[in-house]
Amino acid sequence: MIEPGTRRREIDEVASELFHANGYAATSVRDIARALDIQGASLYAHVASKEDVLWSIVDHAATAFEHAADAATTEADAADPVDGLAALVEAHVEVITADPERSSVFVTEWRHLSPDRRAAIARRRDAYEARFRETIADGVAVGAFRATDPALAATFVLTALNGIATWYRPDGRLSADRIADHYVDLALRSLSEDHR
Amino acid sequence: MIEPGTRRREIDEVASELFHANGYAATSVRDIARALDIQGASLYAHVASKEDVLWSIVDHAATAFEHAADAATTEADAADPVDGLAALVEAHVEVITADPERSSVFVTEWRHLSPDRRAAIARRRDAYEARFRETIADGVAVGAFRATDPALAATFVLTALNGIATWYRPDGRLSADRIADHYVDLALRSLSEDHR
DNA sequence: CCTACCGATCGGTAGG
DNA sequence: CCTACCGATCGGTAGG
Repeated sequence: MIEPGTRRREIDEVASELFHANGYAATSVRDIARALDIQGASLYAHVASKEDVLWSIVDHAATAFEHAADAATTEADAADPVDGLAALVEAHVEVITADPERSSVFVTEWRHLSPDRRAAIARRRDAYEARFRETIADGVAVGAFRATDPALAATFVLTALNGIATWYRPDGRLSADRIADHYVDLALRSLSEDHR
Repeated sequence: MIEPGTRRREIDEVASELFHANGYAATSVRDIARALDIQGASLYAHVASKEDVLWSIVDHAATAFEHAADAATTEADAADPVDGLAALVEAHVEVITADPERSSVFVTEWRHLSPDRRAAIARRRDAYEARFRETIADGVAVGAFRATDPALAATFVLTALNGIATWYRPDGRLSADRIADHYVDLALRSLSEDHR
């Protein structure tokens, strides 16, 4: 972090849009600068490297998901895995729809980070996914969810949720709230005991 | 198509792996050539442009999905939307696990195609997604699926399926068949009428 | 399929 | 935040 001011946040915002639309590798430093009406080289008065911009976006997105899951877990009934999973799904959808560009960069572009940073994000993603996996396993254990593979089910649900980041439009047919409601329902039903 | 021989297929195969691992924009023509033990410029004896390689991969993947869905629909009970959706899901998973690299390039890299080709793929994707959407709508109409938004449910299921391309490993914990079975089950349950 | 080469663009630095 | 500039690499061509 070279400069914590408004300009630095504008860089992340503009870069999120460009990385989301065209991908990190296909976005040049000059593309970002042009969107801010400054010269390409001037961007380096604010950031040390192009990868630092990606890191800032990915790190903040990861933190947003983590904090939302913390809050969801705190508010949910700790004794009810169904309520717990519903809260995690709802929180995840809300983070995505609140900032789909940043979220989609987090989901799709983290492979372009340096090995160290990529490994750090991989660990945080694993820990985050474990919350879903363990909540599902708890639900299976108490008979609230049918017997299934918790890891695979967690992956099924999380990839469906992350897909929202690629297609969501704030002015689309469905509001963020309605998407969240539908996705909570689809996710819970996919794990429900009685099938047809 | 400049040359339809074995070398041309090797290029697609090697390029699929590289585009899958690093993305289209971050893969250079010389990266592809190096993997084939030839000079960068020599690649142009086989292809007219880097984008033509991407197009070949994406076009073949789209065709594979379309043909698999055709066969699935032919084999399924036309009067039973549940059987129809199960067949579509199973076929989709099988195409992905048969060639995860090509499938993931199809799912994630098509935005790097020229506007004309991108539009053509968008149309084919829409038509493909419509099969899922209409099968779900049929199931809702006959009471086999609960009343839901067919378009959103189709997106939920398809994004979960496409996620397989990003994490599947042939030597992983679960075989392709078991993944297909589980995903058919998860997808059907997500649309089931009776919830808990 | 090779060597030799092209103009354009890349991320980034120096010095103000 | 600017001008001027750097070496490296990009996709692609010419001519064999």
